[in-house]
Amino acid sequence: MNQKKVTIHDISRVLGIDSSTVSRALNDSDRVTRKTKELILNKAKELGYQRNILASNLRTNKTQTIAIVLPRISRYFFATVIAGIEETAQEKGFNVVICQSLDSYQREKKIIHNLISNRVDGILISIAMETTNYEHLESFQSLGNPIVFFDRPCHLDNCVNITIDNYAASFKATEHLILKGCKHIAHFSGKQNIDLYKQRKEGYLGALQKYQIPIDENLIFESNLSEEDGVIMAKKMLENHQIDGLYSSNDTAAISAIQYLKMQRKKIPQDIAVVGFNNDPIAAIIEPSLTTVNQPGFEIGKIAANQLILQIENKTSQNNSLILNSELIIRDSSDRS
Amino acid sequence: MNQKKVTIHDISRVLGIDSSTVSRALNDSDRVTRKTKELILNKAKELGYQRNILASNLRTNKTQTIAIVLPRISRYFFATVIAGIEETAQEKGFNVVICQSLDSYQREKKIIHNLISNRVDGILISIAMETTNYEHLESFQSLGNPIVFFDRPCHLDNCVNITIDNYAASFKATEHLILKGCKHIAHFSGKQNIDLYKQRKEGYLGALQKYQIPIDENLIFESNLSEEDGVIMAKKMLENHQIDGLYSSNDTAAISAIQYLKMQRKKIPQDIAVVGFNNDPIAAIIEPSLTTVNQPGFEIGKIAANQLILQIENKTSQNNSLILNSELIIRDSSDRS
DNA sequence: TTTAAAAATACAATCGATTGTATAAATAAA
DNA sequence: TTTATTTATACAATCGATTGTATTTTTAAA
Repeated sequence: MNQKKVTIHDISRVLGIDSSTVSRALNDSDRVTRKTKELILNKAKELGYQRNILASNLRTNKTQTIAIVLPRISRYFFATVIAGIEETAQEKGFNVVICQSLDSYQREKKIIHNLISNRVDGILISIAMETTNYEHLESFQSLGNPIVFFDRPCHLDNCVNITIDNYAASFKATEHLILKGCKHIAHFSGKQNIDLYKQRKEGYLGALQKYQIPIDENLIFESNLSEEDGVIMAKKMLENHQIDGLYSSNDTAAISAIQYLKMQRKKIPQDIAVVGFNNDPIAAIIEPSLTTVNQPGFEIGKIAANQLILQIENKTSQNNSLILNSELIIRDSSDRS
Repeated sequence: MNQKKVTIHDISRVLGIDSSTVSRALNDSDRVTRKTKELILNKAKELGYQRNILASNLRTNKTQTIAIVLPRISRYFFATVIAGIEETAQEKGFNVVICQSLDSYQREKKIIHNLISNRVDGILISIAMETTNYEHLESFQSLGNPIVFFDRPCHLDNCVNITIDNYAASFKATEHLILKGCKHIAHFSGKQNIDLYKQRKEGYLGALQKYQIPIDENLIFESNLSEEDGVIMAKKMLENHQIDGLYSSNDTAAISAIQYLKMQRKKIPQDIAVVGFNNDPIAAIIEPSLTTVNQPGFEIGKIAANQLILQIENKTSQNNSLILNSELIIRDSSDRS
């Protein structure tokens, strides 16, 4: 059943040519004549030779593989980032492995150790919600391997962050609600150890401040922004407060909140105008369609992968952090002129 | 910068113990005393040793890695399958790599060759829409490696298929529309080289037959079932035919069709009742909420991974194909009592 | 105390490809 | 024709871990 794989030594033996020459021929080295190369390449094809990458990687101490570590691949934004990364990686001849942390620190730690053992050349990561300790990442770095952070930035030395302008986007989203006449705007925020959620909250606060709307800490709700959290927060929001606007740090929570609010006979946007974040496909389909912030996921992926591969190949570690623009997509959920 | 990684030989040298003993100690072999083991384990931790899996895999000719190859990770159904696979793999101590074919045959072929080169122990695959030639998979199999097909089955010899009862599910979905009084039921089908779509079409035809509803080939539309396809097919459907029911082979097309139909002032379900397939999260959120078939993705993943690992470990290749049940989830889009 | 048996550890080959160095073959220059 | 130079190929070490066999050490039995 398990017929042995063909190796360069098999080719070497059959042709009576040394395995080193075979290796060089297969790698198209100019130390081998064109004629010998042809001979070897043909025989390789004939025998069904497939290079053993394990052996090659062991010898060269390179894997030509980069890893993506992110909370959950099924989220639309991450899926678009992955697409961008894969495109760039393919261009540059790198393999990609995808790992889900499920926002768990333990899982993330395990994944990183596994990636170290597997000697990937670099890591692209959006850290888990739970992660506050960076030792696992530092140990990867201290082995001389580059990490590029995307979406959720990190403040270690010598690390590249590719993010969007969360403060500005958030400011614009909140300002939009204010200009639509909202006076009591609630905010759904995420865990504050994640920079991104802190920045979005600050953007919200900044906009209120600019328009001299008093800040009410009771209108700010913190959670994991899951579907369930959206309902729970919406419920709390209605129970105790008179509000006419909601800005959520993601679409998931915004959408489940909208559904709950509709069940409670709230009219959207007339009673409560809603803005989300991420531009999930569902945002365009829900009724009313959801005003939200669109992030250039594909572009983020391409840029992040480019940066990483640059570092892998040049061994430079200049800080090329980048902040990309996002755009507010205005739909019905905030349309009350 | 790139400080060298610690190897068993470093530990060996520092402790004056042979590397073979170090290796055995790290693998908890009973050929090493508890005392020596402790010594070695402590030193390993102290030096920050991380086993080089490349070397280990090369020697043992095992990678403890299985690959998932599927069209697109962002689809909800596939995301749930992945979750199931990862759970089982983790239990059994296997690593998982995820690859997207994007329904392209060329990409799938490239992926498989890459997996062969990387010596993965087995593959779980839902083949690409474009794939009609199985040579790439056969070459993986002929190397003695197992493949388990899920979702989209395959009819090579010695291969295990884990699927759902597509015919039965489809029959039930169509029957449901018939019992709701639909007389002219359109069907959105996928590419017929994919078994699953053929079976769904047959289930649809079977139900019509049972209730003696004449079959009209003009009511059957074939496409890739993308969002755009949904609109295109809905348009064609309205232009030329008087219909009162629609059964779509996936939710994506069903949902974009619903949106188009609503724009055309069609009342759903009164004018046209709609049933989809997959139970994407969006199906519960769209208005009207979409009646659809729920597939046990997580379970499919667990079972498929179990089968694969069984084959990897026992080297048996008994055919354990399995057909799982699915359920029709009745929502508003077909609720016209 | 000596010998036999068992336990612990060391030696050395191996997995498959890569690569610096050495040798042989082919070509050019003297 | 002989020597120098270039070109092509062979030799052998190496990457890091594993594993069958050999050797040493320890323990038990005589």
